[in-house]
Amino acid sequence: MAYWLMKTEPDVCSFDDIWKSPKRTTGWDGVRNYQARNFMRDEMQLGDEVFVYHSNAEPPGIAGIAEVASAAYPDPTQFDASHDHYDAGSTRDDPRWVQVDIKAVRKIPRFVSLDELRANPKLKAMRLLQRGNRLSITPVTPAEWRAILAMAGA
DNA sequence: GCCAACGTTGGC
DNA sequence: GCCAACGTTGGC
Repeated sequence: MAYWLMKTEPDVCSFDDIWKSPKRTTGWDGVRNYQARNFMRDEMQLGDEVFVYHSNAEPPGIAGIAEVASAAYPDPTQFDASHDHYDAGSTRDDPRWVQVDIKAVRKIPRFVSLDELRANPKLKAMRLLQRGNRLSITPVTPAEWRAILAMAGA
């Protein structure tokens, strides 16, 4: 059982949007970074727990708890020429990009803002908080997971 | 809207 | 294989 943090822009897909989706589940498409793809393809397991993080938001922060609800499979948007995430260099025989399904499992009593995360000394080493980090999927350690749950009142 | 940080691309 | 140019991310 591993823990992850996945970023989403709430204007595009918020935690509540996932919550309201059929089966509270959505395909996490659009990842176009090799490191993030490799996490999904090589390391994520069904049932891994996920913090859903709102980026480009006011304020940014952790909005809810989800879980990995599928194995990695090809992201269909890479094949769609009319789509923003189209990748002309990828083929159906050898897809470059994958996604997983993410299921919202629990609302949290309190939103945990980026400022609060930064202010918690227990999270000093958290990947999300490192200088210049832009990775949209990052691992979360069990200790970090517990600390953030406490901050969220969960 | 600005811009620092980082990833990718492509000429050489 | 180097590295400058360019594009993107995402906080502010």
